[in-house]
Amino acid sequence: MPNTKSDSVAHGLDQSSLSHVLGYHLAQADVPIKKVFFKCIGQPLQLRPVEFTILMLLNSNENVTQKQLSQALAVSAPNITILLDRLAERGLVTRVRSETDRRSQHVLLTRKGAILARKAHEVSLTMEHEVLRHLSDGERAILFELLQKVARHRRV
Amino acid sequence: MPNTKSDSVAHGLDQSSLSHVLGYHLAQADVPIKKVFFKCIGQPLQLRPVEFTILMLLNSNENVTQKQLSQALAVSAPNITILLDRLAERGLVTRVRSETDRRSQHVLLTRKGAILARKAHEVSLTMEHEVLRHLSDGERAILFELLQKVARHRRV
DNA sequence: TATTGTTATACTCTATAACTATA
DNA sequence: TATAGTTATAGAGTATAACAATA
Repeated sequence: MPNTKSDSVAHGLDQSSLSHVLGYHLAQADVPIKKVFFKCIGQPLQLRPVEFTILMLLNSNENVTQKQLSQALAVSAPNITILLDRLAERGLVTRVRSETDRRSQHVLLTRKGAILARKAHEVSLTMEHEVLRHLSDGERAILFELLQKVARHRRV
Repeated sequence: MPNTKSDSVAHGLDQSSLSHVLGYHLAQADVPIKKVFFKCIGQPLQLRPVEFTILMLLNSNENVTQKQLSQALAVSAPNITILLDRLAERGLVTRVRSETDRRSQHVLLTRKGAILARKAHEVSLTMEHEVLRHLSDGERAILFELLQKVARHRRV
């Protein structure tokens, strides 16, 4: 443990009032993660985190409706519309009205979108090595499991 | 393990393309956390997450400069200025120019700010029980330690 | 009457550059 | 010349309500 003085000190500030706050630690961990994402995927492939996530979900799911995306990502319906508009303008996705329920639309990857999605997925695999290189395999597994346990706790 | 079908399924979508992406799991875990924060602190005390964090840091540190806050929270200097302007308008903080380096300013809690900070801290302790009630004490400790390990990895 | 998706609006957050005052 | 902080501006994200089409 390099921080012999106190684990609650960082950037010269005592963080003891925040040491019990999970949201704070999530935000702190998110800083390097966003940085690495931007360098590896955001910048080179011109994808924001949400856009990357949408491509990944479309990549491994068929017949995805906007409603499903909205719920899975906790993004409001108007927001999903705007996000998909932008991806559609770039020729990455198309929307097809459902035959069984003509209110809803199925979102599909175009060929171009599928190629970008596969590329992004490849990069994401190596990106994670960079982010997590200070954790052992066991630690990574535990971290992921505990985060999912917190997330699963979502109502709705 | 309750999820016998597959750990990569949620909201009816296969998430296997994202199961290795730490940023995705952080974002998913952040959803219930933000919700609980808003209910317990954001709404009743009229504090955003960053504002809460600033109050906590000022609560346990003296002679904090805006530069330190900017670095610790990874928030840009202009952003810190605006955040502190708002807190100052509400009479929660004051800024005192440093005697030793007249470029920098020390940020202090007012009496009113200190009272709100103490209240927020109290609420945050009970709030965490709600967020983490599905984790054992050991799991909480491990989760916090691993998140800090990821966060500590920040350069700058 | 409820639901899916869209439009419109407004508000917040963030990033950047240009500026000041100090060092 | 570099740093701490401010101002100004534009871009991106988000939340809300009102609306259209369908169930």
